[in-house]
Amino acid sequence: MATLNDTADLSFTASQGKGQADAPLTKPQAMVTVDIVVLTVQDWELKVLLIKRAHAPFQGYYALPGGFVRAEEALEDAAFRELREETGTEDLYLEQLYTFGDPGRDPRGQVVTVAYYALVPADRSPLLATTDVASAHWFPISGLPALAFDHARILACAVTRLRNKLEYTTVGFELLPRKFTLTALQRLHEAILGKALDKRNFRRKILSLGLVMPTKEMEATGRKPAQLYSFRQPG
Amino acid sequence: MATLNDTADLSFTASQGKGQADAPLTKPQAMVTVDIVVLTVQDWELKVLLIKRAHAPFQGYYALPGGFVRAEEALEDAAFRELREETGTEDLYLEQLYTFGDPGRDPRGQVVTVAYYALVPADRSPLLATTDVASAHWFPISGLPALAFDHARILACAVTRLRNKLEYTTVGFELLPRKFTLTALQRLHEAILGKALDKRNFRRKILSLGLVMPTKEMEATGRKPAQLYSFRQPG
DNA sequence: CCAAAAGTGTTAGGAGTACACCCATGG
DNA sequence: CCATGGGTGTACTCCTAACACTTTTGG
Repeated sequence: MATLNDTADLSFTASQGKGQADAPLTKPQAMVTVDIVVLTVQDWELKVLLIKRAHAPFQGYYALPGGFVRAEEALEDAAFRELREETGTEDLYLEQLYTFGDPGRDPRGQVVTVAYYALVPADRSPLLATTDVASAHWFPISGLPALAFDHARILACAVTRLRNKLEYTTVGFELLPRKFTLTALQRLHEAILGKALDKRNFRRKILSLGLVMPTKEMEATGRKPAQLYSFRQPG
Repeated sequence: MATLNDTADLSFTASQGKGQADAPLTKPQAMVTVDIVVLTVQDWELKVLLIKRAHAPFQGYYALPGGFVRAEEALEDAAFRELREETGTEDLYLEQLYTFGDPGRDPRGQVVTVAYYALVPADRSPLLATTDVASAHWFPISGLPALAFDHARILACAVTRLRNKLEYTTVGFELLPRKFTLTALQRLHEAILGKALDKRNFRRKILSLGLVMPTKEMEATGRKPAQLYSFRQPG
């Protein structure tokens, strides 16, 4: 079942323009937020970035980073902006996940949240813990505190999506440093899928995909030096 | 232009993270709509239900059925409500697709739309054309008119999703009558995927899945009568 | 009896899975 | 020299894909 390509086909173009005298909309409005499930792998465990809420509602609870979409701001731009505010970088894999809008999910009123998930390479995630957001911490997804709002559901949705995409795309690569050993890649997959994989089968499969190439470097940390690989750039 | 009324001033706070005094956000409200890509198969062609717009903007253009999410209404409820309004039934497969919120996608202002897609069984789709919405018509996916807003993009997104899900789920069943021949099922798959399939391989695969069972009826319309199948109910 | 669609098996290649040992190095 | 993780091959099964003829009926 290993199909490689997955990129969403957004090839059609929208017919633009034609806005004439606009009937001003006196229509129901809601608040729109983005929430971001920031995931990484540390110590071969899948972890999520959570922030302790300083204010009501759910004061003291942990929550996913997120915030309101500003006027005239694209959803994805809002997600990247929040990502930068909470993690200090925008240079991360980001993908829209699902949109949640059940009444009652936020006690302050009708809040529709567009959930995204982001992947932080393992070698960069320690940096994020030291950003200005003092109350942000990584939590292993097994072993979570109680979460604010419906964030537990959103998080579960993200983990499921990641597991599924791992099997037919190359998202896993977004969680590793630029150079990595095949064992590291395998540990990553095992951490996300939550099960052990056969070493020989895994290596054969990865190599047969032709997406990685050996570098000239070896990793000397272990006993026997391990070959470092990098992702073959498109082109 | 976009006269966003700001009646409800709830003075929200921007951050869920910074533990300091929060600058109240300007106007964190937007309009939220649902748009529904209603798909069916007629004459072994994948078709979509479009509605001719009676008012600006995009007056006279065809658009996906959709409308505003009401106060205190769940997104999915709004989608089902629109579905009933435009098609006369709610008893259809419905799945959230993606959320679009680019600034400028609606000339009237900031409108975030949560797109859904719905599947109408082939034997029920003719009924829908006769509902009260006189301007609603089925259009083959190849051979579309110019669409309002960014609806072409939303539609493309739905078709891609359907094609992908066809390969690893049973969504295809949602487009067929309760009893159907294997040839009909194959034609359906061919219509959606846009390519021919081998008859023997297709039948073997479908039967091996164990999801369908032969009924006691035959379809007499063709030359040689064909076995009618139905979906095996869970349990 | 002919046109039209229904139905049916075999083979070859590729992918996944299960499984056990030797190798290079640091301490 | 030994503990640790790196690295390798084979056999079996299963799924996929290619491929052609016979059967049943209506007209």
